[in-house]
Amino acid sequence: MASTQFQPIQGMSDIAPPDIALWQMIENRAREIFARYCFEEVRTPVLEKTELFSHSLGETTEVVTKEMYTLEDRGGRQLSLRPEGTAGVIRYIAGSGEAANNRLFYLGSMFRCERPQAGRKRQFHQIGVEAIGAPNPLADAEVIALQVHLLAAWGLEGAKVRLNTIGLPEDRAAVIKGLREAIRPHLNELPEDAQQRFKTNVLRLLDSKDEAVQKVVAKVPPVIEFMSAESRAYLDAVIKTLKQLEIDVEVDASLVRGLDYYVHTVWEVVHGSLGAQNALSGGGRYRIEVGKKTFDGVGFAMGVERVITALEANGIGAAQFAPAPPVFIVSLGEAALNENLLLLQMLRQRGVACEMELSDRKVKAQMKRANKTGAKQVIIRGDTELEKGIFVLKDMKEGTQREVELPELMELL
RNA sequence: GUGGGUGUAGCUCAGUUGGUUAGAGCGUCAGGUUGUGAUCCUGAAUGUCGCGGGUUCAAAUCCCGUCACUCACCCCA
Repeated sequence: MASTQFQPIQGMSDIAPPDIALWQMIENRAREIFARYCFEEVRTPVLEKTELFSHSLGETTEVVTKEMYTLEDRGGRQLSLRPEGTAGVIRYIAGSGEAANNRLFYLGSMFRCERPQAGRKRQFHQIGVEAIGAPNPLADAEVIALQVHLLAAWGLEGAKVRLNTIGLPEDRAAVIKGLREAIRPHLNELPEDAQQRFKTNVLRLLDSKDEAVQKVVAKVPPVIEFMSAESRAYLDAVIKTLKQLEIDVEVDASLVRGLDYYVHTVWEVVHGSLGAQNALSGGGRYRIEVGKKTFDGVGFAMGVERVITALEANGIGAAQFAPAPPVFIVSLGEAALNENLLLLQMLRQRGVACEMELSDRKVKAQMKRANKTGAKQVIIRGDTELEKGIFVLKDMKEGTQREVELPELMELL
């Protein structure tokens, strides 16, 4: 029934078997790799004060102005479901002082109330890291290395890292001014909405998809030209270190980021399979103020749904990570059912995954169910076997079966 | 927020210029004798044709609205 009454709300989905196996693989391997880079997990609340996000992401960013799920609690406080993970982690660190590890990772749901499309859900999942510390090109390169390592651990091929700098906050005015001056002569070549953005957010013109805009942007010098020597040297150092580490990146002067907290290095990982939302990850160095404290750090967030799309395009799917099929126990008669219940428990305690039919159904029905679970081995024990103290062990693939005693059964499973 | 496409059984879809009890494949369930699955054979069940309204003697089919899915813009992971 195509009824809406059992569907989750728009832009949100149930993640369930068999697909869940791929999610688990992604999370498990991420944990392994994070451990090697000495990042530890943090789980922050999904609900935070709205101002935490508006301050750190920027009051005027689209995410804050249009996309947050915001609500008022009974005390009249403005709260929002987190649209990203960094702000909450920084708040945690700010509150923990010296005690907090400055290398943290997180994974969990994020919420943005946008129109869903390919690679964009309203509840989506991110895996991210934050390495807190003063700006240091080596730290940026290390985090990019971690990210590339992670992609490899998942078996993902064909991903590209695009890298750029957006410079220091002090550079920003110069960049905007320089960009405006460079574009102004071509202003009449731009469509109307782009002319609007020329005033409100010139940087955004750089990564516009509009052909007319791209034509103009191609004539404009790269943004680093407008930046201080310090900013340029920082980017060069990051690039040099990545080269040493033999990590392939593509420096792309048109890459910009939407959140206000970014400084210096920014990057994204793109993959051809993704449709219009072609970035499966976004990262960068940032500077965030929480209360009177300022935090410098570098990190990234990967969209798990997008990673999955890319993996599937690589032929990597949930089926490859499905749990091993259980052993199935078939009973006949009440006495055998009870005895088999004990057997079931014993096997489970020995580490064997197994399942059995708990109601008194026909052998045929039980076998059918065993087959459906994918069981390779089936133990059949009815009253006859019970009397003889044996078990019938059937190999489902071969279709053969033989009688065994308990010690041998244990041996075989 | 704006625009395009789609919405028929659990799933994938057919349904001709509006015309009688709406179909297929897969899946499900039951049989093919006594305690054996998958294969094979036989049979069965299942649809407010997304929802609401309108046009018509007659609507799954045409019109309007609405909801949802999907893709794109925008923005972002």
